Amino acid sequence: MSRSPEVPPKRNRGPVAGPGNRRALLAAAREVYAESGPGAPFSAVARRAGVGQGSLYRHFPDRIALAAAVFEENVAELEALAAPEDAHLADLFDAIVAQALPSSAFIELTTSHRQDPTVRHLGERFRALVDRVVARERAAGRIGAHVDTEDVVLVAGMLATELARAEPAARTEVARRVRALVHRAFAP
Amino acid sequence: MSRSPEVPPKRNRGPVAGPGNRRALLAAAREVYAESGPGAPFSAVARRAGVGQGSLYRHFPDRIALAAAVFEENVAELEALAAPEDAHLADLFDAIVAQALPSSAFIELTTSHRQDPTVRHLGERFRALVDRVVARERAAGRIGAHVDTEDVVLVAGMLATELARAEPAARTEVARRVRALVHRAFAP
Amino acid sequence: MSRSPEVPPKRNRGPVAGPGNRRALLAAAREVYAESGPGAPFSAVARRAGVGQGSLYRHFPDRIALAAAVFEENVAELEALAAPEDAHLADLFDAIVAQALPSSAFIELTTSHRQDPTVRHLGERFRALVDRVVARERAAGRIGAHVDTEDVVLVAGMLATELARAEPAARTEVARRVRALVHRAFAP
Amino acid sequence: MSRSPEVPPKRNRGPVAGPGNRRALLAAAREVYAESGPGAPFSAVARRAGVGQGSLYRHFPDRIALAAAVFEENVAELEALAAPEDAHLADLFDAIVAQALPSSAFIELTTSHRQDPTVRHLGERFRALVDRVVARERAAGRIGAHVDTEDVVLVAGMLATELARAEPAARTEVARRVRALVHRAFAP
DNA sequence: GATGAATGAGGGTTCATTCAT
DNA sequence: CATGAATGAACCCTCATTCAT
Repeated sequence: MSRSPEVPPKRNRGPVAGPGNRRALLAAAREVYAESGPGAPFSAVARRAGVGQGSLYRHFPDRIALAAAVFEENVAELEALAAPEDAHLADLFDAIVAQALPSSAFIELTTSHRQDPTVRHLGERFRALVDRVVARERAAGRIGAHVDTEDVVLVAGMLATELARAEPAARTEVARRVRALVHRAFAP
Repeated sequence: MSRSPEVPPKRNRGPVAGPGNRRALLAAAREVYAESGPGAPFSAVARRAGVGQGSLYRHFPDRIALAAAVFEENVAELEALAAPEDAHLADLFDAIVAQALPSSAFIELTTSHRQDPTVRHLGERFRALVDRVVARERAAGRIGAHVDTEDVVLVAGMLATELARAEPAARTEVARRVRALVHRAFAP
Repeated sequence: MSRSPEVPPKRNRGPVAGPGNRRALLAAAREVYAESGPGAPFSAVARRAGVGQGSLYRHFPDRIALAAAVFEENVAELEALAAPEDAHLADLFDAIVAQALPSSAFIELTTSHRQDPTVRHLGERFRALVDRVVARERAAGRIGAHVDTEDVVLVAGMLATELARAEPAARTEVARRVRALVHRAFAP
Repeated sequence: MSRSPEVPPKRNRGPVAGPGNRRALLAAAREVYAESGPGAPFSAVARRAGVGQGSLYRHFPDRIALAAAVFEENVAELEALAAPEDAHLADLFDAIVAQALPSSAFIELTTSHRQDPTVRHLGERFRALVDRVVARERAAGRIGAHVDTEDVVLVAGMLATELARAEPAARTEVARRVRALVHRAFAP
């Protein structure tokens, strides 16, 4: 069965393809894991990205490396969001809600590899940014003195997981309920 | 593959082995999934239970059937606990904390098969028992009127998952924090 | 999950069940193999017959024994049919056509165990009855002198197999064509 | 089959091994199915070909794909044979006799998947080539007007199956008998 | 470097067979 | 002697990973 001539077997585009491939792999990973959950074949990511298996392994030697890279993008986004002086805790939660779905499989992977240095480092970055927001919120009197960073980290994790778990149609409602609960629990 | 001489090739103990096998399988399932998560080989359950693969499949035709059976035991325990007139919401949460660890993988499995009739039925039994407790708590003025059954079910799920996710050493602390948050959030 | 009381787990009816079971097994075997082909699980026969696995093995220690028993019934039927002085070859073919479908899986099994004494014996009985019919047909001048028993046995086997292979809707047509061919080939 | 000691645990020979593997698999399939019939383990083909399981599945996603590929080779051979202006029906039968043995299991597989597009297509190619031969034979007056393509296709199938079924020692005799019968049946 | 085929270990499932009751 | 659960070997198939080009 010879290939039809107009579908060349994907030329080797050489080293220049590197950065583009990396980006394509990250995007593909989000899609694949969002669709098929944490059990998705690793090779499906390469396929979806339109990239050879070998290249996937070159960029990300294993699942954790890939998950960490995805997670890194999320944390960077949250950091940017938490930077402005007037960023509220509610904004942070909004961003987490938005990220939750495509990232849930990576939450699984990273929490099951807490000892991995990269993962640990990302956790610290996340904690640090939450810390800043909490300090500001507390100073502004928008949350009670009983609320500490750990509480917010905990709630953020539970929220993300629960959203990922919920049926698509129920997600808005879940987010609403959690926010309402948190609002009361964190009130001064 | 030489067997150790004192382990004969496992005699067929006949049908009387049935109920014992079933119990052994449920116990083994809790252990195996608690240790290895929801991706654990199904066959590991049979191995751990000291039971043939075929018997595992006879008792539980698939993963969901097994997960549902484990879950059923949990729900039955919670029902017994919620029955007395003076059962408090706090007791329920205590029981959930106690169950969380060995059951978390089953929460994964069951939430990913919500359409399964048995799973659906168990969910309804759980909701019903929560409903009774919530009604009593509200009548007793121990929780606010803004709290409904759905809130409690949601929090219970998040709590169980978070506990399962946490490192063993951190679990007590996680439980403490969640209880504190819930206490404030649910207060009248 | 306790059984509903009106479906007792099939009482042991004792030795009297023996002959009935044997008959039920033969009937079930025809059905099962006709539906599912030669790859059908042996246990399906017991299930279909409403009989325990053990009883199946008691009556028929293996697949061949079962196939031979089915085949025996077929041969006996053909013998009865070939006995009358005025039995024609065409009648024999009609009977084979009628038997072909439910028996085809057994033809597979028996031809793959020609060395089995029972199978061999049945083959000889079949050959013998064909021999008698051929002798009469030849004496009556209805078939040519060039036709011998072996030819008829060969054609009978091919016909049965081909019928079993054909799609249900095409069987009548296949039978018609083969009969027409044979008629010409065997004509004096 | 003891390996010569210098055969290391099978190196990955890279993509160049592809076409060779495919050919080895087809050859192995003929051998394995000829020896063990249509119930032969699919994996035995890979083993016999000295090829990994995965490669077998890459080349032929399932049994039918493999059977169709084998069958394709047969049909191509028959087409080549039927092409010359002076090709006789007898030549076709000779070729079928020669192919019958290694192909019979594939006849089983393909006839049990008539709806498969590839299989259907091969059937049509076979019918087409028979059609051409029949037309020529009829024009030359070598077969009667009562013989149509369908008759020949039918006989070819029966012949191949019967040959595969026969004991090796009896095959020549079976072929001789069938040819004699067909000769009479098809004569003008 | 990128590519994608090759490899084979392992997990899922079925079923033939045994045997306690 | 019937029953049907228990057993485990064997097959199916899917990936994770390697590596020649």
